[in-house]
Amino acid sequence: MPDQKWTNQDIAALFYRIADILEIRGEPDATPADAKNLRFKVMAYRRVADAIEHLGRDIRDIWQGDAKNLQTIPGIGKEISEKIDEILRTGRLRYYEKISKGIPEGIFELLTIPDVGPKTVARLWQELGITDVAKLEKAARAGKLRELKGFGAKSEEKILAGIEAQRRKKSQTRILLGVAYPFAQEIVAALRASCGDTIHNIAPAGSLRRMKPTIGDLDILVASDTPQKIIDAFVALPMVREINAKGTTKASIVAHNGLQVDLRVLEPKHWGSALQYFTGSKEHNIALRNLALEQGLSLSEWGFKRIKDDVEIFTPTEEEVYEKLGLQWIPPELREASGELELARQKKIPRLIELSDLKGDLQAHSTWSDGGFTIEQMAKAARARGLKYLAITDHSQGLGVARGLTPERVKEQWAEIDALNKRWNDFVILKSIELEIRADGSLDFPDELLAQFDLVTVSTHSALKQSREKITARVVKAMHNPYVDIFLHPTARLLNEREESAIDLEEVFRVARETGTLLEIDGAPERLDLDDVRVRRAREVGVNIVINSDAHSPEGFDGLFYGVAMARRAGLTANDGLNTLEWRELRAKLKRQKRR
DNA sequence: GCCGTTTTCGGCCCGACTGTTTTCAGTCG
Repeated sequence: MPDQKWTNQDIAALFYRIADILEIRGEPDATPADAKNLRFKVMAYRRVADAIEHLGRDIRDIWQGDAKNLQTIPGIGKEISEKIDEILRTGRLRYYEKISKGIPEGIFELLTIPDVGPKTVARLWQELGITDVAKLEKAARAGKLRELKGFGAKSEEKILAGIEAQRRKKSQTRILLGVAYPFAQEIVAALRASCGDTIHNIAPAGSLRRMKPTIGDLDILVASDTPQKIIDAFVALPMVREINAKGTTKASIVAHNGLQVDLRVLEPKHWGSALQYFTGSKEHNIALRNLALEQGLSLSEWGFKRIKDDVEIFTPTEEEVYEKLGLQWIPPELREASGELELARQKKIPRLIELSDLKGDLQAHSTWSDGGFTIEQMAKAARARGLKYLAITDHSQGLGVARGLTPERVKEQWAEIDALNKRWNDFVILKSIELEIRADGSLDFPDELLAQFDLVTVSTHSALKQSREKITARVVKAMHNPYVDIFLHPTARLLNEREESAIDLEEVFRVARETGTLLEIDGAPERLDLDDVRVRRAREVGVNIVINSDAHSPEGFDGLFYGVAMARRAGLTANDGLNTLEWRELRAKLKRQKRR
């Protein structure tokens, strides 16, 4: 852990680790009463770690030098607020140093093996001296594990299989929503085609239904009275590479694209509770079950049970699950335990933004730079999708790799756009540019040229390893330019490939609001930048957001759908995305219009 | 360690599965 500059992620990782240590070994000087409460203490640390991880803003901004401020974060009380305070002040945590003393580092990797949990790790370590994965594998192969009470030959096999599975998993990255989503639709369509008449209901659940940027594995749920028929059809689908498990109500396969797909078939009367349960998130479900308990009900994937008399109450639709608890139905994208239950209780869940609310797209590329299609082809595709305007934002010369435009070529491109714009009276192509912010914060084009565009967007593609101070100052400088309307894909992350830059988003949000610069949700599946947590925070600060596709081809306009998904996860309504406006309304809100 | 329109103590999500059990502990999602 770095001790000069702790990020939210560092602090979250430390608290996760504390939870692991407590689970494996407990506290050195715990009383019997402490020991009894240990598992709840572990839960408390994990909850806090999760909260900090998904805070969406630097925890220092909340802290501001006072531990008490931290207690406004749900899950953080006196003890943990003081620990965070100590970390931020001194760069260390004495409590952690105390409890981690003598723990071999390799222990923590053991925990990541499937079917190996804290109790097993503790016994392996204390009774057999196993402190890392290599030693565990050796011991399992040598048949040493069965010497432990409660372990047999099967346990050894299971652990060896777990080590294998972990290796495989490590080498594969999480799959992009933009890949998983269409694939899930494909499976659903194939199942409908082969046994449609016996399917009451079918839907992907899990993180895909919540539209998380990346997906671990796919969960598909089917309500049917003939489960075996569905299972048989499922494992026989053409996209199946191998079958991991096949039972009477459940099957698990690996598809040709490497994605694991789990299918569950259940009776229609359980559909609502099951869909709710398998959609998650885990934290949302826990909160929901707690709420049920307060009302004398026990909730599971099978439905409700009245605690006083064990009477079962089934919920065939998901709406009924929420209704039973006095809640408004919550769109899956919001189910991350970030305040949605309270909103639902007050019936204040808004109508979230939808793809059809978008009237235009403000980032797309053509053959003039790195796109694969002409402006005409892109415009036609955008219009066919019901859009009324499209900004062509080819790259400026600073980005050499993308054959960036020079001022001369910009003028030629404008002539082509002018000609095309005569063709439609219900659609307009906007003259724009994706201007590179150079490493020193200067821009590729002079202001006189920038003034002549319909709108100007800026972004960073190079020198992304700059320090937090440098890259933030560079972007802030660009945002102060009166002709810079939008800052694109602010963190510059590429999922599975490139981490976010070190940019200080809190500062970017502040300057964006102050200067009237818009920030983007780039909907390209490999970007999804800003992400939902940041968008939520940007809206809190009062920053205006646009949702763009970053399309380089007609199919690329799918990015609008994924961008909208991030906006929905952030709780945005149609009023919160500026490109839900007609172009003339949007134009009036651009920074450049505010100049004399 | 946190938390409270059943508050400052006594709770803290639920069920399935597995392997080793003779009644259950551990792990997972």
